[in-house]
Amino acid sequence: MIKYPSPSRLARELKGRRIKSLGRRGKYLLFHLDREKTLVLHLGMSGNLRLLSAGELGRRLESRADSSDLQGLNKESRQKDRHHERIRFELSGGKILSFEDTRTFGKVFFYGKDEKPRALAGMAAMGREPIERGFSSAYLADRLRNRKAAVKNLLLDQRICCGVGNIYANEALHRAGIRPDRPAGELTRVELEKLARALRTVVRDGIRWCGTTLDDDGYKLPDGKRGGFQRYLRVVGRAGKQCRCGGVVERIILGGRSSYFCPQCQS
DNA sequence: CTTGTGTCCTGTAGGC
DNA sequence: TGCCTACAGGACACAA
Repeated sequence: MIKYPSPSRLARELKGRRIKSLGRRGKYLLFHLDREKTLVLHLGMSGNLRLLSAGELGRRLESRADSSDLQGLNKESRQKDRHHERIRFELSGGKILSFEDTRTFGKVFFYGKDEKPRALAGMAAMGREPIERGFSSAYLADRLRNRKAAVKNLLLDQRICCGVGNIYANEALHRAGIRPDRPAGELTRVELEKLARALRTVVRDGIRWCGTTLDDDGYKLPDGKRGGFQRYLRVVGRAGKQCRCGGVVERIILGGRSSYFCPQCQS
């Protein structure tokens, strides 16, 4: 998961450094350190950050020992409480910042002021944030003009609008009343206006409610609490159920990803 | 340049 | 019980 530099050099570089501030760019988490260095984490599909006290870490080790006593008896319950810790950052005051990630699609980078690792080309090429000023229907129109791909696939392209993933793309399209499979270049000015507004709303609310926790082993806050945006999902994970308009939510595959929409209120 | 597909990796759920 | 397939919060490389 450590893309740059090598794990041993990263460990050496981080030792004794101070975290001065935190930031975010799209789905990349930025730890601004002293001496103009930056640590970048990307959680991928299944990544989680946990902030643990030394005591919590100890208790966690005990429960791990307990579960391994089960040996072959109950494979399921042994796997359920695996933490999949991949990287452990030891902070001052005995706190632990643990990077857990079952599927290991998460990524870590570290670089200095005038350094631009190749591995971070993806971050450098990112488009605008839906919640930054300058993200408008005109911007979207410019990026989607003449594109024939399904609009939802282009919303997932971080070069066009960053920080939006499968959940928020589906939800924004529903709020905008646009089918996910519409060719992006065909959207009218009015639809682009609705879409820009819906993206802003969904990203803002997603942040306000601290993210989306779909199930127990999904995304969690660093203290282990669940996010809150799942309460406001209107189509994601609701195939076959009623839309608020009375229609029935459908699920289709676009670009290999599940896409949810209501054929009655999205066109 | 654009578009669609396969891939990385681990785990769960459901059908037979 | 095992074995199979499909699917899961992302983002690349690659071929056409």
